[in-house]
Parts: sequence; C-alpha cells; structure tokens
Amino acid sequence: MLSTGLPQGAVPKLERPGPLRDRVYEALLELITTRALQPGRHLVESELAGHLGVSRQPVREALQRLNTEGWVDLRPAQGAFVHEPTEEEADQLLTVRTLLEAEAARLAAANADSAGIAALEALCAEGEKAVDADDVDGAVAMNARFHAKIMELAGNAVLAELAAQVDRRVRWYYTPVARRRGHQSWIEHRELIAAVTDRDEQRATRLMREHTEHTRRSYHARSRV
Amino acid sequence: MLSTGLPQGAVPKLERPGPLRDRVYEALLELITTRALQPGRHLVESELAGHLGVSRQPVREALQRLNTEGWVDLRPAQGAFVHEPTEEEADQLLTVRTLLEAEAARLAAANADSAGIAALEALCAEGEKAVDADDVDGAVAMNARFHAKIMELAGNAVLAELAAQVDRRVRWYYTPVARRRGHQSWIEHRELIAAVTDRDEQRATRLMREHTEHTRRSYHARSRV
DNA sequence: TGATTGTCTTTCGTCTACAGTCCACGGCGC
DNA sequence: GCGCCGTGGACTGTAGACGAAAGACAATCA
Repeated sequence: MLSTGLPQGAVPKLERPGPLRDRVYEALLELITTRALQPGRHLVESELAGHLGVSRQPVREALQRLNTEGWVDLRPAQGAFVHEPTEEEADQLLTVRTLLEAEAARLAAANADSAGIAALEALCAEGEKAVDADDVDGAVAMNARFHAKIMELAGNAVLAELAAQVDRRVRWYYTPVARRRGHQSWIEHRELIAAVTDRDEQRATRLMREHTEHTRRSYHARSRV
Repeated sequence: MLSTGLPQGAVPKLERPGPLRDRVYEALLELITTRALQPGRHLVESELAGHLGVSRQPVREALQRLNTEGWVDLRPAQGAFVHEPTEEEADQLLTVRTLLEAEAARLAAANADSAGIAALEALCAEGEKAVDADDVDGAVAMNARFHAKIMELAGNAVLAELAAQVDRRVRWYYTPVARRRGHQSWIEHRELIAAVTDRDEQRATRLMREHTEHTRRSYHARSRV
C-alpha cells in the first residue's frame, strides 16, 4: 500500500503557481485599486512586463481582461489606460449595486437555513466588535464578508458574480473618501438578519435597499467636498 | 504625382477592420450562439486559427474574453470548452434578467421623453406587423430592439451592459426551444408603453416583471419536453 | 490477467522577433 | 510669427518558435 509509506496529512501538495496571466491580472488589479496606478495613466506593456519580470504576452492578456471588466480602457493601436471614473458612472454603479444587493437579500430570506443565519450573526458580532475597537479596516472587511455571505445564501451564482464585480468597482470609486458609518450600519445589518430569519422577503428587500441607499448618500455627501 | 497612377475612386483601403481579436471574438460568438459549435466541444487554438486564417494569438485573446463572459470554460493547460448550460444556471440567469429588465422599465418610466415614447410605439407597431405576417425571425428581432430601446431610455450604461450580456446568454440557452408568444407579448409591450407614458414607475416595474416572468414560464414549459 | 509504468502525441503557456500605426517634434514655406 | 508637412521614435498588433504539462496507449511485470 502506498499510504503506509507516506506521511498522511502532510503532503505539501506541490503548490502550482497557476497561469501567469492570472497572477499578472491580480497584481495589476491590486495596483489599480490601491491607486498605485492612477486613473488616466498610460500602461505600457513592455514596461509592466519588465517590472513584473514576465513577457509581454501575459500582460496583454491581463490587460484585456481588465478591459472587459471596466478597469482599463483599451484604445486601439495606442494602449491601455487606467479607467477614469465619472460622477455619472459612479451613480449608475450605485444604482445597480442597490438593485443586486436588494435582490440578494430577498433570495436569502427565501432560502436561508439556520446555519446560514448563525453565520450571519457571527459576522455581525465580529463587525460590531471591530467598530467598537475603532478598527476601520477590520470593520470594512467584515462588512464585505457580511454582504458576501448574504450573496452566498441567496444561492444565485450569476447574481453573485455580477454583484462582486460591481461591488469591487464601487469600492474603488469611493475609497478616496474615508467611509465609516460605524454603528448605524451594523444596526441595519441586525434588522436585515431578523427579516431573513422571519423569511420576510419584502422586508428584507426593503431593508437592504434602504441600507445601500444610506451608504450611497453618505458616499455622495463625502465625495462632493 | 502619385494620384495619377491610382484608380481614383477605388481606394478601398480606408475601411479599418479594427483589431483582429475583436473580429475573431465575434466570429466565435456567432459560431457558439448559432450552435455551430456545440456545448462541451473542445476548441483547439491552432485549429481555429487555421480555420480563420489568423495566428493563434488573436484566437487566444478572443477565447479569454469569451471565458470571462461565460461562453467558454478555460481549463488550465487543457484548453477551451464551449460552456455547457445547466437548468440551474439558466434559471438563475432568468432571475437576474427579470431583475435588470424591471429596473430598466422603472428608470425608463422616470426618464423617458416624448421622442423616446414615440420610438417605442414605432418599434411596437413593427413588431405587431411582423407577428401578423408570421415572420418569426423578424418578430424576435423587433422584440430584442424593443427591450434594447427600453434599456436606452433608462439611461444607465452600466445596467445596459450587464443586461445585454445576460440577455444574450438567456437567448442562447433557450434558442433550441422554439419560442413564439405572438400577440400576447406585444399586448404587454403596449401596456408597458402606457405605464412609461404615465411616468408610473411602479406599474412599469410590475408590468415588465410580469412580462419577463411570462416569457420565463413559456421557456420552461417548452424546455421540459 | 490485471495493474503499473514508460513513452509518445497533442496542446497549451510563454517568449522572441517583425511589421504596422500613431504621436510628437522639428524644419520648411508662407 | 504661424501653420503645414516630413521624419523619427515608441508602442502596439501579429506571427512564429520553443519548452512543458496532461492524456492516451502500449509494453512489462507480478
């Protein structure tokens, strides 16, 4: 038997770095979302390739994916430019985000089981703890995980994928403005959990819609300095 | 002078076909949506390249774009396979489609001007004419243009882009089943136009939701043979 | 006879090279 | 001084080539 001669649990599994293009994609997305690459900047393939230690080809493929997802604009025969967000576009993204999140809340209310609800409450508790500790980064992270969990409970993969993309871009647009709604946001999360527990689809939809609209208003209030 | 040696009117060279990858993308998408390439089929890069008369590179880029949009599955170190739709996924797509279309109807009701409404009525008239003439292809085309016009009147580019992708895939999933709801569909369109004219957002939302739900049911009824 | 292993083919992933295109800069004429 | 044209450089678009991983098949050994 083979298993006798092998250390059973500790097979290190041969970490495969995966396709280069994916790593380049994530690296570039990280650079864009962190504003290391500013909007409007010209991205030169050979430059990025040299900087990342790879050839131009994976860089090209990553850029094209970023293009289809709206992170960069690919002007023909000229190259890639980091997308420049406009007020109008940001507003449209927020509209769509509200829509998708509200539907997710409705589906979550329809489908969630007790385990899922328990998970939501656990995330909520952690989020409140982070807020109490003035851990802004932690609170933001828990907020994202909370919404992701709602999405997961909704059980609609298509919806989840669209929402993930929209969410990421919304966050990018509004990261320059500091955001911390603190306690109020988590109070609304608690109310949402209650609605989900009661399987009240309409109330869950309404609460999530109001919740994201609150966030939208607070974003707008801060972005118009 | 150079011009004397040239055939004066026949300089065909001005038409720029645009990047090759885009043409390959559209060609492949056409082949997939028309079922010339069946779901599950293994797409070999060099084969496609040879068939289309280009190099592998544009084919690769087109395949990756098709991958991010959900038309093909790209298995690492193995290649591209035409995505195989499942019942569950189709249902999720229909849910999202209903959501996006209903929101578009709401926004159209809020924003549409008289010119837009006139355009809708014109499209509706043409659609009814096609139905009366038993022109199924024409009716389907007019239906698509009607919904696209609603989307345009909504004035939300982000929403429109998402809806376009979802719509295309929904149509792909359900093209094997013959679809013709005929007159009833256009009656509902008329009702929707009335709601938009009255600027009644709630009624427009409800009508569009019911409309796409009807379509969904008729799809389901036919697909479960 | 069955499983295992070695090899072999196919295909992808990546790199390098070349041609085409666009932009900027400088010279020239007006 | 101002505008237009030609030229140079830089970058992208495309093609072709090489190395590597995965699957298939046959030969070998228990």
